[in-house]
Amino acid sequence: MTTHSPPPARNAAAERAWGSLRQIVLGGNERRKEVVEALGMSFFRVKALRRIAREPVALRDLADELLTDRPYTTLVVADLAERGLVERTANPVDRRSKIVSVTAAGRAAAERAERILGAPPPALLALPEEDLAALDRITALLAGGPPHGPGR
Amino acid sequence: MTTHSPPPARNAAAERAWGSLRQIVLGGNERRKEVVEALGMSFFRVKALRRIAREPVALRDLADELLTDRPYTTLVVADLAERGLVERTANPVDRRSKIVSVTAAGRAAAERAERILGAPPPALLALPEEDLAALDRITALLAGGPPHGPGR
DNA sequence: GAAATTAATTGGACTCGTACAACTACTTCT
DNA sequence: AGAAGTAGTTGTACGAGTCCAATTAATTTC
Repeated sequence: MTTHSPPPARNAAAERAWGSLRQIVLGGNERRKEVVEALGMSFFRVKALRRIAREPVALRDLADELLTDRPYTTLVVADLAERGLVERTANPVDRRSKIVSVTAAGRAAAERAERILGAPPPALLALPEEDLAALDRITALLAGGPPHGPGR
Repeated sequence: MTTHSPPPARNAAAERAWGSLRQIVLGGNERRKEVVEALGMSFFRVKALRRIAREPVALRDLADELLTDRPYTTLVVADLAERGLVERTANPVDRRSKIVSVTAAGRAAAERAERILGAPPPALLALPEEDLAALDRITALLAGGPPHGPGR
């Protein structure tokens, strides 16, 4: 197999770009705290809520996607349920499993979080029209490539 | 003052791009675990070490930059010192404060972390030449704009 | 020179998330 | 039907970070 050696200029550009990307997203990252304060729960729970709001999930799959174990997922979901943000319903096809879905209040909270996290930083809005368009196109390409999780 | 209403098309593009940016950096984010495993310490400590390696700091400033308090910073630095990665020396101009700096071993460890974290994802390397160049240029613009902390 | 400030440290209580072990209810395999 | 496996739950132990109070040594202020 011809694994031709990596062109040095490309690598340099890619590394520089990657460094910038990390700084942009992780640098002024303090939106996490903002969301945590706004919703009054840990960021981990916000993450769980957002996932559930996207589409109902079995508890087991939720645990997998959150990269945590089933016991803790039970606890987190129970907490969200006590807050009236999610509810668990029995899965008709397999009565062992429970499907977790958002309530109206939960959807509202998730959208609130999404609004805070999804607000683009000022520097992005200040970008020249054509640069913004190019960035939009290229990042869509990058984000589209590797799908988040295995399709289930 | 004429705060003209935000052009809707721009905002849409910016929000979409911001979403993609977050997904690119945070989505395949599991390099954190890789670094943690490679260096045998928490990501927080890695972050502290990388900061110290960049330039010697007074403990107080280190605490500020890590967004944590002085007591915990003392503990973390003590741990890094026990590992032989950093050392504290008295500040000649103010003998209350201590300057924390890396040892040779600490620098090597920090560079190892940097190498892991700084490796661009495959999708980035697979980008067409001109797109990569454009991304490099635009992200540099974005990252350069807002400096992280007040210069101190 | 005495009083108020500041840097670092020590120590405590507390929250959050991870990792296991054990149990119940349900399902699937043979 | 019985055995084995799976989903969710309960409970326990632990590490990591945050928060707050108090102490010591050095500095600055009056």
